[in-house]
Amino acid sequence: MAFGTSRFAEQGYHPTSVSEIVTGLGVGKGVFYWYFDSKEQLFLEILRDAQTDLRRRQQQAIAEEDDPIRRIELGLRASLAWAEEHRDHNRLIQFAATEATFVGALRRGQDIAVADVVRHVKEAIAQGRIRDDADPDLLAHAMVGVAGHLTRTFIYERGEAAGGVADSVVAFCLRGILGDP
Amino acid sequence: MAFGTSRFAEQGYHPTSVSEIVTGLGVGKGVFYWYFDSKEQLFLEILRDAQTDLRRRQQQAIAEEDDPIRRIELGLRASLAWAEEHRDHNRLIQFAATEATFVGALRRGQDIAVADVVRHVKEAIAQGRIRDDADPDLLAHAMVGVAGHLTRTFIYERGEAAGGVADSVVAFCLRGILGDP
DNA sequence: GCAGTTCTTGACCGCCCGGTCAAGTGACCG
DNA sequence: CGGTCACTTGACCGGGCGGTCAAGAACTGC
Repeated sequence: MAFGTSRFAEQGYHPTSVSEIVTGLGVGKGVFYWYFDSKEQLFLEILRDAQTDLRRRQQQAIAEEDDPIRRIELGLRASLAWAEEHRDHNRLIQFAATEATFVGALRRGQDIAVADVVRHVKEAIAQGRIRDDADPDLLAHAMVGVAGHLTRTFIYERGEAAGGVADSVVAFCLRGILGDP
Repeated sequence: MAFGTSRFAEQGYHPTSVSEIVTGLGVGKGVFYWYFDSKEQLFLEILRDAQTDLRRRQQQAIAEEDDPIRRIELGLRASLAWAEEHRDHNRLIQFAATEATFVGALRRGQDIAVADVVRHVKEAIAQGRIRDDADPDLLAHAMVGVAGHLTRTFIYERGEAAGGVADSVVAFCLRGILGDP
């Protein structure tokens, strides 16, 4: 699965053939179809694992924090750190969003993560720390957008460290959800 | 080209065959290869046209405005409006970002648009309206991330109107670049 | 050492892909 | 009217695809 992940990430899902994966692994084709029903299923399994792993990382990061705003910050930082360590998985997540076959599976995982952020935003609104006319869902997705795009641009394309980028992401997002104007 | 765009957007680039495009159009395969060198070239041409069109729209929107912050706002609104009208093109842009063959061509266009935003941000910093320790490039990309993700989530997936979403995008982004905290 | 089960092999299958090209077709020009 | 040439056709090609399967190999429990 690790090898498949890297091939898919480097060349794309469709251009990567099952033959290529198995010969790269030095095994016969039968092995592949013994463990997976199809190429598609391999991809879905990789996707599910990636989402599970990211979520675990986020949960760990915020486990010991009660303040909702701090939880959002820690969640963002954890996501960027994970993304830095799992470029390949992240690319596949991005690809999955463009393919009708995979968007369903992708969104199921994505929704769970967003729901967490929404919860924190709502809590912060209840505490009067975010304007109460704000739409929690929208703010959550806006933050996801910032984190995703800055990860791709500054960490992947420009090779910057996740820590520094995370500082900027957090700063921008917190101004976005807390700011006055 | 319009038909190709819609097939690519609906089914994906690889799953769409040249045969499918020409039979859908009711013409022979020779016609396709008379006007295009390859399937790849068709895609690149679509991509280039889309980027050109989006940029024209942005330029028109900000042409008569001098204030840099207002220009950013109008640029964001124009982008969302364009995205609402050109879902297919936007999907292909998103896909192009995931395919090594196309990222080069994509980035060339993307960089130009970002450079515009960067210019406005720098101007706003010079006017003392944005903190002068801010990184213009980062702020510009953050806004692109917000606009792109909210477009996909709220306009494409949930079918909301571009106008309303644009209000939220602008509000979030302006807090993000102007806000105090 | 046998039987049964779990894994592994790679030749093979049918299919369809991107791309080619010989053979037109018909509008235009002298 | 004949010749030219921009365009169109669709059968065809080589190749590679996802997926199958008969034939083992390797391990188990007995």
